[in-house]
Amino acid sequence: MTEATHISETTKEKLRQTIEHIERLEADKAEIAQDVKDVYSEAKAFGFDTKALRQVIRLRKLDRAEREEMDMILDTYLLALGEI
Amino acid sequence: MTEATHISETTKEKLRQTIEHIERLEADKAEIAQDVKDVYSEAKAFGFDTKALRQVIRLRKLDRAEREEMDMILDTYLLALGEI
Amino acid sequence: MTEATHISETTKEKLRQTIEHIERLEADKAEIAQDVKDVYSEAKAFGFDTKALRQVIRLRKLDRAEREEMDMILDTYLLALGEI
Amino acid sequence: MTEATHISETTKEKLRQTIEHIERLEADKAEIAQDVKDVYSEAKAFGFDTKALRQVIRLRKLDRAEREEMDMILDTYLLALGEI
DNA sequence: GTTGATCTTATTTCTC
DNA sequence: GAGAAATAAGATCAAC
Repeated sequence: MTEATHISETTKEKLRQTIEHIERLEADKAEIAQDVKDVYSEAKAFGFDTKALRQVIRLRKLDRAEREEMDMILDTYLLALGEI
Repeated sequence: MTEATHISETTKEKLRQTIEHIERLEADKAEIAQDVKDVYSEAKAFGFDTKALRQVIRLRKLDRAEREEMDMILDTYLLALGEI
Repeated sequence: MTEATHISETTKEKLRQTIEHIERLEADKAEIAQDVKDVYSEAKAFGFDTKALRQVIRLRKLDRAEREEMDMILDTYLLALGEI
Repeated sequence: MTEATHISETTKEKLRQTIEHIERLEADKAEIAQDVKDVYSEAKAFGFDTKALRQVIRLRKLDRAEREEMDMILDTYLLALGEI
């Protein structure tokens, strides 16, 4: 424990900044998560079926992931061809 | 399902906008999540113990939650006193 | 799916026992959950504000979590000192 | 706040007991939840597909709920017949 | 009867 | 990769 006190002021300051940076980012993330909830609430109030809405968004996300995966595979092939 | 084709253009547009709004928010959130990862990576590269770092941040989060919870209890009590 | 029919009697029996074991545990859990509800109901009938009660219990839980988290951090630091 | 101190010793004791009772029940519940996790872990170690296992258990639970629902409906009919 | 709160489950992420 | 932790999702229940 006595050893622990021997970190320099600079390091302490760096540590403090790192912690605060992460906490700020986490706060921003939480805020956006709240925004998402709000949008779903509005959609529900408008008459949309939020469960279906969530499914649509999940599907579109899978689609994007799939397309990116295919792009990666294509890149790999193209790279392989270039290397032949 | 046949009814589903009878939604107005306005509603369709509203739906499309809602979906895109949520997807944009989710993308922002994912970006921040990536930023958090990056900060941890930098911290690790600098020599910080990320496990301890995460623990400290978790503890500080618990602290905040506890303070907020206490405030909520206080509010409940004050409200109760006003109602007595 | 054709393979699924090839599981041995022993394995089937083991599966059956596992399922029943979990279901028994879940039933016990549900029973206790009902007990908790009952205690809250009695408390309400007695005149306690269940909202405040829940808040107090949540706060005490946070307290416990925070103490445990601190112990974990201490362990991490002590371990780190031992490794220096 | 001064009013808050005017609750009788008996009430305070009752409150204390209620809180401890709930906390004990919650602790029991958490213990059983841990047992459930352990059983799933063992099942996984044994080679069972825990995701499928969970589905089976969910299905059986739905079945039970359905059967109970049918029993209730039957009771309602029988009661109605008796009342005719 | 519908929102809001709470609890639980499921998926994803992180650490070792 | 296995086990633990965080996040998201869904279900449930109470209160207005």
